[in-house]
Amino acid sequence: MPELPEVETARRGIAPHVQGRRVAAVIVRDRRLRWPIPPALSRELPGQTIVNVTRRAKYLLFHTAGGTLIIHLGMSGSLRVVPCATPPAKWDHLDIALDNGKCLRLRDPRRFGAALWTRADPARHALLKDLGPEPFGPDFTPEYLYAITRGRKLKLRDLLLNTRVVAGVGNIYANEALFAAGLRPRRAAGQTTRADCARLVTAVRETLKRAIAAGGTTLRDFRNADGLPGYFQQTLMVYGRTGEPCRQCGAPVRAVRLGQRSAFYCPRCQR
DNA sequence: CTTTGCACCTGTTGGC
DNA sequence: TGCCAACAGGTGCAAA
Repeated sequence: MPELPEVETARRGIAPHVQGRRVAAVIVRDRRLRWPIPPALSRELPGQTIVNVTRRAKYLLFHTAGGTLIIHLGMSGSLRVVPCATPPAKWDHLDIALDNGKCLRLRDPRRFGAALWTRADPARHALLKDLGPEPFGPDFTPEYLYAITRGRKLKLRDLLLNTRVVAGVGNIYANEALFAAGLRPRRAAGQTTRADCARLVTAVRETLKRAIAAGGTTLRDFRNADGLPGYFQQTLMVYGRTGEPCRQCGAPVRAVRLGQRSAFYCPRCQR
């Protein structure tokens, strides 16, 4: 479920429910996430008021005066706001109980996600300090991308997945952005022109923007807490469409294995 | 320094 | 229908 657009959608859905609320309790049912949920979270978060919720890459940051709750949804995580009395499901590992009888509930079957606590500036946290520019930020420019790719042999798909290059682009949108830019996933990053980089920057931004807009349609239903997977599926141009006709030219979409994950492209529209 | 591959864990899917 | 292997939206880290 969580790529950047979903994380952003989750942030927008959750923020109104938690902003300005005091944390009444922290309930840890299973601390075995990617890193164990730290005892300091249970000690220091209760009593704090959540000032606001921001996002950096795919990390959600819940800011309080005493510190910051950092949540990552990993591969299978999801967040919901439910009445505290709602019986937890099997994979509901963490509740942040609020002062209004509701709680922020983290579910994560694969447990690749994380819930951490830091008292310092979260931007300097080990997991965040080396992240590259936000896709929508002012530093993610064609010139930046051109400069950072000179002399590099890694493939464009892997370039976009590299969080030091650009923060928060996952496999789906890396592939979709490359389609939008007309560039093949296996192209060496160093073999791009300024024009290629310009198209890629625009493609990444537009692709993510459209996905967030599509996620926005689920925002209204957020309170219903229904599972809402696959809402942007109909707009995917290449991802998961092996053998199906390219929506632009009709040529069959190809899949290749890059590393351990699949890449998809149209052999005619992408060079 | 750059690139590659593994590891973490569990649910779902597709082929036989 | 049942079983098993392959695969899945992430990413830090070790090794090459």
